[in-house]
Amino acid sequence: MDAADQILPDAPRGAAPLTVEEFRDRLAEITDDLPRRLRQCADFIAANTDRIAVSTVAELAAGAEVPPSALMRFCQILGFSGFSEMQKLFREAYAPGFPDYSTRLKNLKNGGAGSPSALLGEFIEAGRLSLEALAKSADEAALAHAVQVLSGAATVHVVGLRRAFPVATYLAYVFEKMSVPAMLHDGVGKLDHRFALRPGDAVLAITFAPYSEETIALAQDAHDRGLPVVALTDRLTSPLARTADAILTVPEVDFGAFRSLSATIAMAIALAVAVGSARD
Amino acid sequence: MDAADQILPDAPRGAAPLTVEEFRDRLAEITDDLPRRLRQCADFIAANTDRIAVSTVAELAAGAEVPPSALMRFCQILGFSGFSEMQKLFREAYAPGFPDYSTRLKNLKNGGAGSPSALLGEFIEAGRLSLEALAKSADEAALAHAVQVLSGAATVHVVGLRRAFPVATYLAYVFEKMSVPAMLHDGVGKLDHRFALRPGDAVLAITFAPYSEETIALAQDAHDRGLPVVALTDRLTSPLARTADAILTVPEVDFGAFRSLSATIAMAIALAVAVGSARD
DNA sequence: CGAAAAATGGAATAAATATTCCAAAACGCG
DNA sequence: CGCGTTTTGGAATATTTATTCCATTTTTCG
Repeated sequence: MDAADQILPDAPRGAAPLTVEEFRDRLAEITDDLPRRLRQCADFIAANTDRIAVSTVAELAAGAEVPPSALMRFCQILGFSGFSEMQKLFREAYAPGFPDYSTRLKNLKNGGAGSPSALLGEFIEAGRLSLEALAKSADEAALAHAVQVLSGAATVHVVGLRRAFPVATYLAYVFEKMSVPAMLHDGVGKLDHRFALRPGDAVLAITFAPYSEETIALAQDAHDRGLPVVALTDRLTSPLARTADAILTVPEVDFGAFRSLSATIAMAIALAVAVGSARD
Repeated sequence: MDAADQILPDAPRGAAPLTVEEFRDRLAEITDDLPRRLRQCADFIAANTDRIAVSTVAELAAGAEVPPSALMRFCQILGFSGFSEMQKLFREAYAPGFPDYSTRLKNLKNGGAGSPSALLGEFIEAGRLSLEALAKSADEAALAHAVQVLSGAATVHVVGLRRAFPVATYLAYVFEKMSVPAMLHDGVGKLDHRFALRPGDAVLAITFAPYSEETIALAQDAHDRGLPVVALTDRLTSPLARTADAILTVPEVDFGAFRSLSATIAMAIALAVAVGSARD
């Protein structure tokens, strides 16, 4: 036949991934049936996707322990015209958005620290960063487990003091609206209401460094009595980790001395609403 | 004299910054006394530091609106041998957060309608949208005015109930930390503590539709007695508008029945911190 | 105003980097 | 085992990108 029939079998032209996500899908899709050297490329690229934007063909090839030409072929198999086109995707996808945080903080201290609008801008930014970090780091399995634990409880005891108190009150509000039996431990009058914990109940404890004595004590107490404890805290190394059956961490960005709470509240509402729905 | 005396005055060799921190310091240090074109380079680089790792000389030069040679000179003034050496610093420090935020968010949301992760994704998005809307719509004059009113108060009375209560408690916390005399009106025991309003005090009232009777009543009472009222609410047509001396509105995006509160809290902290600073 | 110094822009060159090509090796299959 | 096919490595080439150099312009200062 004529030239038109000489179709290249495994290099579909015009099928180059347009987003990082498409790229990953395509990579996963082809990795399995690839000859040895190209497989090495695929594995290395999958493990080092983030370095594509800032590396040369030679560097990546060396990392994957293949000659540069193998890496070129690999790019073409993915649908790109060559390495440069592939790199372009990652260079453009890298949308910074955040000129790093510590620098801005310094600028603010030096500059017009007094201006309320500047402060507002910083707190907005801290909130945004917190939410983005939460999106990236959220542990879906831990969340699902926490929902399961709380859904089975007769009454949910919510405890969080000082800076965590706003979160606790909001949780109490949402639980009430969703008809979930819940009790807010607010420490009013130094009454600890510890006797209120009944078999079948569960505790939702919220605390961040520096951790509140009272919150940890209540969680410990519940744990000792065999009640399940869900912790909403800042680190896996939090003192709640020992007593908790499910632990949810939220990466919260502080600005100055104050926590934005955005991420914590997002997590709290999601948890409460999920529990509310699960109980129906 | 001989060749050794021909020292280049403003290109200190071997003084290249070794970290991003050092780079920024050096940049800030020299920016002020730089001729026009080099100043343009400095300004553009300062604002786009994060793009250095993934750009070419030509791209950056175009961005700064200078010829490539000007940018080369700029690199050398900073102490680098050339652009490549400078870029190397940023390529090594380069650590993008993969998987990127929007991809990850999509994944969370696709976790099955009603699943906890999907809910979390929605609340994160609602929070982020709220913050962005606030960044765009914030009324600087109103904020500055509110700060001024509260700074002059002997005691700040914070009132906010139901869904606004978390914000009120957080404000009380921040005021306490900043040594601003403040009183939280929490409605415990249906005691309204109205008598606590003294001449020279001010009220900070927080409420959203559907507005709380008690909050509006307290604001009205204060207004009738000639005390200044600052309102943190959702619309300019809020019932607080009549009684308030300063009115701050926050555009909050709901998901389902629940408010994300991110924007409200950002505004609240900014207000509280600004007031705290102003009183010193 | 005029001379000296500094700064600038662009063209020329050097270096790095990507890409192609093809001969050699490995593989699959009758 | 031997023939056709696929895969591989590296050398050759093309392209992009960085860097230097110098004639021209602008600024500085006596």
